[in-house]
Amino acid sequence: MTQHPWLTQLNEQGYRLTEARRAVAETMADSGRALTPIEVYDMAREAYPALGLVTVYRTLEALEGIGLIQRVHQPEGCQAFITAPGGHQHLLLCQQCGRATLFEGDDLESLIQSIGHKTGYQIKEHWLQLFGLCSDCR
Amino acid sequence: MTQHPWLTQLNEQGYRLTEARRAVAETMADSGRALTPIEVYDMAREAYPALGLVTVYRTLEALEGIGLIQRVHQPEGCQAFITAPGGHQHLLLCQQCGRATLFEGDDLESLIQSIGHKTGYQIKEHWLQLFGLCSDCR
DNA sequence: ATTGAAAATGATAACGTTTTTCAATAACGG
DNA sequence: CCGTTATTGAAAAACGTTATCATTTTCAAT
Repeated sequence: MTQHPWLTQLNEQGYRLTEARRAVAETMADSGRALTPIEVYDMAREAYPALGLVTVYRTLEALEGIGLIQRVHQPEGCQAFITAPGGHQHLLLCQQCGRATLFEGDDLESLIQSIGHKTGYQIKEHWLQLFGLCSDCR
Repeated sequence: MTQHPWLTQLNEQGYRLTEARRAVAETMADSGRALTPIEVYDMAREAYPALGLVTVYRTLEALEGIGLIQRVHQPEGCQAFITAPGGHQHLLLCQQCGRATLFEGDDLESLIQSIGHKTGYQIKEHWLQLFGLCSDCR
């Protein structure tokens, strides 16, 4: 049986490998858009019907802690999660189809530094999300 | 009785002027930090004890619709609201004391335009929030 | 001032999501 | 294979938010 890299990472963090975690992890890893816990629950049960909703919540929490997924903030609600390859990234969401695209915010650093200087804040985290229409939907 | 400018705005939008709305509006207008509905409820009842929680939700919704307040997204939750003088603005939140500072994101426009070009998206909205320590707390 | 239609209110109940509890199960080092 | 310990899923509880509805209040028309 092939081992999904996310499971290896979970294992290295001290988590045991279970069917439930495999189902949740693979559902998240394979999805190109943000998913709510309930959506994950429904999708992951196709691979592992015995899965419980509570375990979905716990596994999402674990995956977020490791940095494999990140929370998505949207006007309608902020319960959704999406893959975060390489840690926290900036998101660009299509308002039509829900597709999520990740982008680099290199130029953001100087802006943030300037803001910190102007305001006197020591800035520790930043969080940028864009909304619009993807190339297919416009 | 002096009329708070927010109440005038509510009135112009077709809302009637009530004690409940006055209590909620003034609570929000006078707060320098983000408040959850429950916090607003507790604070506004000091001025108007008969206030109901449901009315808080409805009034916050109205104020958000007019653009006098905006929702604040934080790692711990996204239920809080804060004043938004001059419509939606960018937020800088102190992780220690909760103080909120608004800032201009002028330089952001070119970055966003560049992202849109690279990704093929037609970008319609953007959210930027920074977290850190304010000058008093660092 | 008085009136009356429509908006607004607050108490209660309903709702959906998230968390807690707990006995049973499964993982995995020894 | 065994025993410890993490993990699980079901059920219940807790939580925040929304819907319902009879009552009250606002405010424009008188």
